[in-house]
Formats: sequence, structure tokens, C-alpha cells
Amino acid sequence: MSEEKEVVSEALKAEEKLRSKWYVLSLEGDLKPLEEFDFTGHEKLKKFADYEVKKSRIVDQEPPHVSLMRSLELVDYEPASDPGNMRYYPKGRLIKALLEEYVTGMVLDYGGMDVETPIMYDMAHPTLAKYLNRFPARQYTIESDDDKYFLRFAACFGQFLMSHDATISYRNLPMRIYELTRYSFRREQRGELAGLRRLRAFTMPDVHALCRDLAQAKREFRRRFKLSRDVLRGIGFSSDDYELGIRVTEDFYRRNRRFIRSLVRMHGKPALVEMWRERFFYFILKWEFNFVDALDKASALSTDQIDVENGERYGITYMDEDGQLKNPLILHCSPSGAIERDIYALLEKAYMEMKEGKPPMLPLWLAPTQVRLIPVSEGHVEAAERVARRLSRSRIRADVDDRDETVPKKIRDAEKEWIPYIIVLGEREVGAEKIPVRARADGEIRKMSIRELVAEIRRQVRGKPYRPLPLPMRVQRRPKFVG
RNA sequence: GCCCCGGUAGCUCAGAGGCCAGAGCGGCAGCCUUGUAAGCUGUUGAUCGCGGGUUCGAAUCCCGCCCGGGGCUCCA
Repeated sequence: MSEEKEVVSEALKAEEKLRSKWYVLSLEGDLKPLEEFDFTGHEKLKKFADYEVKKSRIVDQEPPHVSLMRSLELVDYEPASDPGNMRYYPKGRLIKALLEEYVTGMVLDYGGMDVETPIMYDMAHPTLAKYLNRFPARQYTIESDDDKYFLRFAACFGQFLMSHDATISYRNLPMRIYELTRYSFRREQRGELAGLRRLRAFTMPDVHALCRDLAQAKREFRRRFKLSRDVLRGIGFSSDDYELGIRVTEDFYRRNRRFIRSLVRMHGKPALVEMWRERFFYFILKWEFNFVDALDKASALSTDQIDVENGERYGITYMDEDGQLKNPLILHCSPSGAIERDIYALLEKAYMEMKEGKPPMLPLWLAPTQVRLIPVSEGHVEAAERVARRLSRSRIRADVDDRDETVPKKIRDAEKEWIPYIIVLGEREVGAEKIPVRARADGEIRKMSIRELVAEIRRQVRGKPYRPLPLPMRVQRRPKFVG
């Protein structure tokens, strides 16, 4: 790892003198200066705006998701690595893998072509050197013999270089290329790192779309806006959970008002707009869905941009109808945002619900254990295991607490793990058609058959990827990774 | 990167210059044979983040480093 003076990109320097004007764009299409907007009924948007504009960051606390990610044995710091590079325990890896598979599936349905590209690039490569200067990020650098490389901070490099070498016709556009980057690296400043909210190595689904012209780019942009919304919904977020931020140059806004309003209408809530007099970056329009956490901090999840520079910079061309080689516009989208950040948001959301008196939960399709079987005593362990195996055959993650503990203790531990369904199995249940199932969501115990339970769970996880139990079925066989 | 706060057993924390560093949880062993959020007893467990210094004496004071949190700044 190089310890030479930090390479600060021109974009980062430009950003320092960047002046923005802030507005709120309403559903009706009114663009109001921030201070004139009435935030009644839009409290989260207010928090987002305060965070972005007033830079009000008065909190002096560890974000709540940090203790959760550890106590649930999902993710942890890895002191032997660089800060912001995490370790994932089996349950955390399961959740992350399911999210990765889900987002990837959604992007493939949208038409993304899945590719894989290197994670490190030559710093001396002329095109890349120029691009580095247009992207507001800090890199990790690696020396190998006399050569110097940087670790990618997004999938752009690989996909653009690939596109440069491809023969592309206007008939191929929009051309959608996708990679789930594991990892993207950004050497964020030490104090910027926070739990899963901001990392130095993160997993980002990154889908680009090469577009013929602005009209096509705008159509595609809207599709991807919907894709992102659907992806977040599938993960477990409704539009109540995030705020739309739009960054745009004055010029582009003036010429494309109706288009920008249409984004706000799709979102269904007013949006914060940051307007730049000049274009500092490679894009003319960008939006993000921003999650506002338990400490009123905002961070971007999904995002998309219209890039007007890199088609030319990378020498990406397509043959147009008129026989002319032209540079495409490029859209840069992460439909879910970083996977780690999705987990952060899920945990923060659960924490906020807990504060409201609701039981904190993860979406059922992400719960590491979906059904916990609790044998009343040793003699019921085998019966419990039979039920668990039956559920597993129906692609439900079920396990058995075979420890020599009392029933109340095992219930308590299952609740502390946020397990959605708990079944106590004793004399009364062995061989019975209907057995009592305790549901975490409402705390009720309902009698149902296994078949009914299977149907109820499968209905809730329909369309979502599945992975088997990430740990041994018997709880006693499991190591304790934390505490 | 800079500034502020913190790091004591696997986990959560007490101890703030003076005898062998404590508790709860966990782990292990035994008892109990358990019925919807903690059964009982015993036992194990600590280079006090790391390295240097001050002192008769350092977990405690000083310096450097590492890790975490917060801020500046920034973003997925």
C-alpha cells in the first residue's frame, strides 16, 4: 500500500468551491426556495434538507445499527484490516447474499447484461487518469513492482473499457451493463466511516445504460427510477422510509422541467433539489433516494445519473442510423445503493420501530431463522427436528433449540434473535394436527397446521430468493461469534 | 487527513496512583425435566488495546501508535 501524498481528484477540489441553490419541488410542480417551503407533514424531508443544507450534525452517539449488527451476529469490524472493511458472520453473509441475489435478479429482469471486471486498474492509463479527476472520491492505491494501481470505486471503469472495445449499433441502445461490485473501494476519511453506513469497501450493484440521445436517456431514466423504487420496496422500504434528492444544473432544469416533475410525481412526495449554476461533474442530472436514520442522518441508497462526458472520454461510440459514429449518453445507476447500506437501513428502521414500541424485525425473507422449534424437554428434540426438516423441504429456514434450558429461556433467546415464528413442541403437540405458533409480528399464538404455516410463510416470501439455514440446524452445535 | 471522546474477561460494564483487578451475562460441569421473554449451584475466564516513559509503586499520570465513536468534509 502506497504511503505517498494523497491523490486528491480535481472533482474533490472543485466541490470545495461549489455553490448550490436549494429548493423543494412539490408534487404540483412548484419549485420553492427551501426557506419558503412549509414542511408540515414532511418531517423526514425536513430532516434530510437540514442534513444536506444546514449540515446539522449535532449527534454525538454511535448509530443504533452498530450494536444491532453485532448482537444479531451479522457483521463486525475487522481490526486486522483497514477501517471500514468488515467481516460477515454466517447470518450476516446470508442476509447480504440474499440481497445481492435479489437486486441482481431485478436488474436482469430489467435487461441488464451481467459482466465481471477487474477490481484494480493502472493509474497511468490515460483515460482512467482523466476520469479519476472527475470523480469525487479517494482511492486505495497498490504498488506492484514499478507499477501503481488503484482499486475501483465503482464498476464504471471496467464497463466503460469493455464498451469502448465493443461494436455498438444504435439498434443495440439502450445498452444495459451490470455488475455487482464486490467490492467497490473508496478510501473515505477516517471520521466519515460509521458502522455499515459508510465503509471503505462496499458491495454496489452498478448498472450503466448507454443511450442514443437525451430523449432515449430520459425514457430509460424513468424506467430505472421505477426499478429502483421496486427494488427498495422488495427489500422492505416504502416511500415513507426515504426522501428524493435531485441534483441538477440550472440549464438542464430549465429545459427539462416536465421531465423532472415526472420523477417527483413517481416518487409521490416533494423532493429536495440542489441546483448548480455550472456543471462541476460529469453529470447534468442525478437523483438519490435518501434514507433518514434514527439519528436524523441522511444517506443515499438508490441513485441514477445522466453522464454527458464519459462516452467521449472513454471513446465509447455507436454507429447511428445516419452512418456517423457518435458518443452515447451514459446513465449510472445503483438500484439499491450499497448492499451494506441496505442492511444498515433495515437495522436502523427496525430500531426506530422498536422505539415506537413495536417488535424490531427483519423482512421475513431475510430472517436467518424463520421458524424456531423449541422442544419442551430432551425427549421432544427428535420430533422438533422432524418438523424442522419438513419445513426445510419447503424452503423455509427452520432450526431447533436443543439446548438444556427451560422453555421460557429458549423463547426469550429466540425473541432476542428476532425470529419471526416460534413453535414450542411438547407432549401436547407431538402428532397433533394443529400446533400453537407464536408470531413475533403481533405477539399472538395461533393454532395452525404445518401446512398452513408453510403457506403463510411462502406467501410472504414469494418472488424473493432463498438460501438454506446458514448455521447447523441444532442450536447447540453453533459457535458463538459475538459475546 | 485534522480536532474531540473512548478502549478493563468472549460480551456489557464497575474500579480513577497503593495489598493477589471486580460483577452480570456467556462458556464448562452438575442438579432440575422444563409449557410461551432469564430455574438453581459450582466453576472457568483479564499480556487492564499495543509500545515506550514518569514513579518506591501505573489499569489509573505523560508520549507515540492501533481500533472504535463523534465532528470537519463526503457519499453508495
